[in-house]
Amino acid sequence: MRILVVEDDKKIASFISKGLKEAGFAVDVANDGVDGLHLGLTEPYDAAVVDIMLPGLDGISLIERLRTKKITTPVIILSAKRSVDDRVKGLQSGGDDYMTKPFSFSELLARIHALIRRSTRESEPSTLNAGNLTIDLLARAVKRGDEDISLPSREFALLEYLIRNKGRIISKTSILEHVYDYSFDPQTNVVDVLVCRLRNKVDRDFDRKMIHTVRGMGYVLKEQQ
Amino acid sequence: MRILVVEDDKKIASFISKGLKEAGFAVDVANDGVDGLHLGLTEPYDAAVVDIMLPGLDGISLIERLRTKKITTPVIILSAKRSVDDRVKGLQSGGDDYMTKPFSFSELLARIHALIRRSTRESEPSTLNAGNLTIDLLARAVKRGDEDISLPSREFALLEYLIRNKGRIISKTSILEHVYDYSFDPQTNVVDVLVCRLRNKVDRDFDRKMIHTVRGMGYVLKEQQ
DNA sequence: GCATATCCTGACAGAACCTTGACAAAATCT
DNA sequence: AGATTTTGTCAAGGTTCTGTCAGGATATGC
Repeated sequence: MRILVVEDDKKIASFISKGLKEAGFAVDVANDGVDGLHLGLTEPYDAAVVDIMLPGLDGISLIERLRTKKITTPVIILSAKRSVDDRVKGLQSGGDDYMTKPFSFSELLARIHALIRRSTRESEPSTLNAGNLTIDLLARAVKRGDEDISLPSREFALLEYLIRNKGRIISKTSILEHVYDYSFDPQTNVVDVLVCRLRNKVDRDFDRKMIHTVRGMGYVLKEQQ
Repeated sequence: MRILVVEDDKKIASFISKGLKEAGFAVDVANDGVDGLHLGLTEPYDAAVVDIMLPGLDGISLIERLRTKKITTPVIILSAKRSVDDRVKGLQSGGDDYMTKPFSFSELLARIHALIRRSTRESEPSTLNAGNLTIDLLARAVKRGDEDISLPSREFALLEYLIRNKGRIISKTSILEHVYDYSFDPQTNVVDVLVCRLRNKVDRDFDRKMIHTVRGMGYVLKEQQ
């Protein structure tokens, strides 16, 4: 676990750094904002502790720059100000937690642990994908490339089933079983219509078609081509 | 564990004091602000419960004086006023939590435990955010961008729940459980109405909508877009 | 090339679902 | 205590889903 500490006060910096090392972290210290930004952009950290008041580049700007570069390392902001307004400003710039000086080291440690726990838990998203198609089971969101696709629940269920079985041919009967919970033939062409509707949203506007029909057998979702 | 109680109403003071003693704390009671300050400055407490309306020295000033003397003992503020303004004032003066009278003793006890736990080890952040939305759990304040948003408690509770579960779909049933403490179906559309009201305040005046409905499933709060 | 089975797709209507304004009771503030 | 805000209920109205059907398109076997 690597942690970046950006703090210009040498005493505080070494106090934090020592404590974190004792707790088993690998710690890098930057004494001003510019160094901090450079390290943050080039090295992979699990968390960062950033003072607001810094020479060169202040903490808020530092975090904003990291975020615009898509670096989502959780950041704890250190500040002498404890007003609600400052807290809000810090968090809106992309900070994940806010601590006011003076602080107890044990609290800092607890918060770092909490943040790391949270960010690792959140970064195991329950998503499935096939080719450039991604579906997020939790948010029920579908993406193809950069396009957001919104699907009604039946169509989503079908797509999920197809992706889970990508490359395999799926018969209409098993679609009825898994997507409709039917164990009998509804005597209508529900499934055909459903597939058609899903295609309109997932395949129509793209050159590479993913849903293929296998005459007499069913349907396949193919990853390539 | 030693706790300081500063409260001029003798009945309330002894009510709190007895309860805390039964819960295993060592309790000192001060009946006015000056006594309270003196005790707070000279004895080491693990937490303090301070009434706002006090003869001599009011609660806010008391806390401020403690803080300027670098005494960081967590303080719970007792007050008759439940407005957001008063909360914020109390918390900005250095209070750690805020309770309005009348209160249940069990709640006070729970909060004291939480505070002590927070100040010693594990800590929950007092602010949450998603996108440009920030909520301060203690001050009960909400901001979107630069806009201050004031929310009634039900709506605040819903927003908090949504933010804690951002990106995840929340069913109406779980909203009922977590925001209403209902474990049954109220047979009405309370939740729908609540969501509608929250949207009017959080999403209406903004282009980027954050609260999305997932037909047949529930609602999601999305950070981007 | 033709007949046939299979599949696609647009239209429609009922159902399910969601939104929102109004109202009254309850809670809260002054 | 009186004014204001919050909250639950209800009903009307709108939107979105989804199953059904029917005509057209496409593949397959002969």
